[in-house]
Amino acid sequence: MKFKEVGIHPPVLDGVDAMGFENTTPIQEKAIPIILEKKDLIACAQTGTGKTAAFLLPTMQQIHDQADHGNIDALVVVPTRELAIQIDQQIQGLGYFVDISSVAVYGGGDGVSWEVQKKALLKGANIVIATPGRMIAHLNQEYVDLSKVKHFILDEADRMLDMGFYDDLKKIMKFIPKDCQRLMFSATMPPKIRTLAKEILNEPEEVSIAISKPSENILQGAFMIHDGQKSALIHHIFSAKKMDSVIVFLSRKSEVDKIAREISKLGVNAAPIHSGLEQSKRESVLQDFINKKINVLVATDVMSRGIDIKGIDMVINYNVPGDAADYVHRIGRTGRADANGVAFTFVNEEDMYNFSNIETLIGKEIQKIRLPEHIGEGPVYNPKQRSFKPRGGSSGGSKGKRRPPKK
DNA sequence: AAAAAAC
Repeated sequence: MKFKEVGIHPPVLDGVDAMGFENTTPIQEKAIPIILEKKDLIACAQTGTGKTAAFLLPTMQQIHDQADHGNIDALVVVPTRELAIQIDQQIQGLGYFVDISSVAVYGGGDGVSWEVQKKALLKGANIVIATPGRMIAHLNQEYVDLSKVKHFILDEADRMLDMGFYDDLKKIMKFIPKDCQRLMFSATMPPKIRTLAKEILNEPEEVSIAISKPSENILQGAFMIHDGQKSALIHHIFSAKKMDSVIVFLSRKSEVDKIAREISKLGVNAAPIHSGLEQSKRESVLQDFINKKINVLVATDVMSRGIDIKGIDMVINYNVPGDAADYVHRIGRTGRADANGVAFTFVNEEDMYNFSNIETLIGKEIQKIRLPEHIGEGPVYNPKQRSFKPRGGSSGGSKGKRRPPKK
């Protein structure tokens, strides 16, 4: 469908044209008319499906049509700082022909960034995109007026709950007027999310787009491999072919640093990114990766959700994410829009159980690839292998050993 | 099981 047909008109439509979007994605086709009707909405969709534009376009259009400036009209809450920045940038692009201001409100910056945010909040930026902690910090200073907010959007709702943002979320929502339109986006729809939706939404419409299915454009493969063989395989992969843009995911920050150094030693332009770095470093690394000045981004799951970068050739899971849904998010960084992508996953003995859960979630077997001969034999795939090693002794284990607390 | 997020 065309954006015109779902109710988007100039000047918002001009921004859509300028960005080169021609047809709506399924989530946009379903969600935009509902949002324009000012209804509450719960939508099940991953990023890469055009989700952000699905809520930004109708929200910007409503703000423009009410022509009521000088207030904070919309509040978008997201789980990570980089996502806040990215959505802010998308507003700059999509809203180029609309007189709408926006500000990304997130922590980690210097005193200047606090002041910039404070100023924009005081002035009443039309759309505020915030991470929870920093939003609350500003609200505590009592100069932010959210009483005119007409659109509240909760993005990556499942991740927000995973990260323990429930209380923060409720705190923020206390400042939002009752009659405000509320939209909730989530990649998955577990009972916890349903409960939250019941709690914060008012007779919501529901839209669901084929979930937890990675794009067909992504060629997925897995290597059964011992930890000691992983370096050799990384070496093999990066020497086989020159790649412009690769993300290597690991679960631990310390491992991310280590592997980034290791890959750099191969003569590849690699850099780590995780929450342990200074925010300015995070932003410059990400920018360099977007500009292809850095070719390999070694990352924790801070990068696994929402981040939309064009032209990523390959995703490597150096380990298997513990949560199967995270696998779908990680590999979803490649194969975006109509591009093709490759996703390799390294599976060691302890990862096998989690890996089989991933295959169950996505409903298909991921092709097992033989290790190159010079690396040797990896472990044999055993889907029942649990992700923890049974510790010596009986199954009841440590409980019996625990001493009663003194006092 | 770790990660993320406020000074």
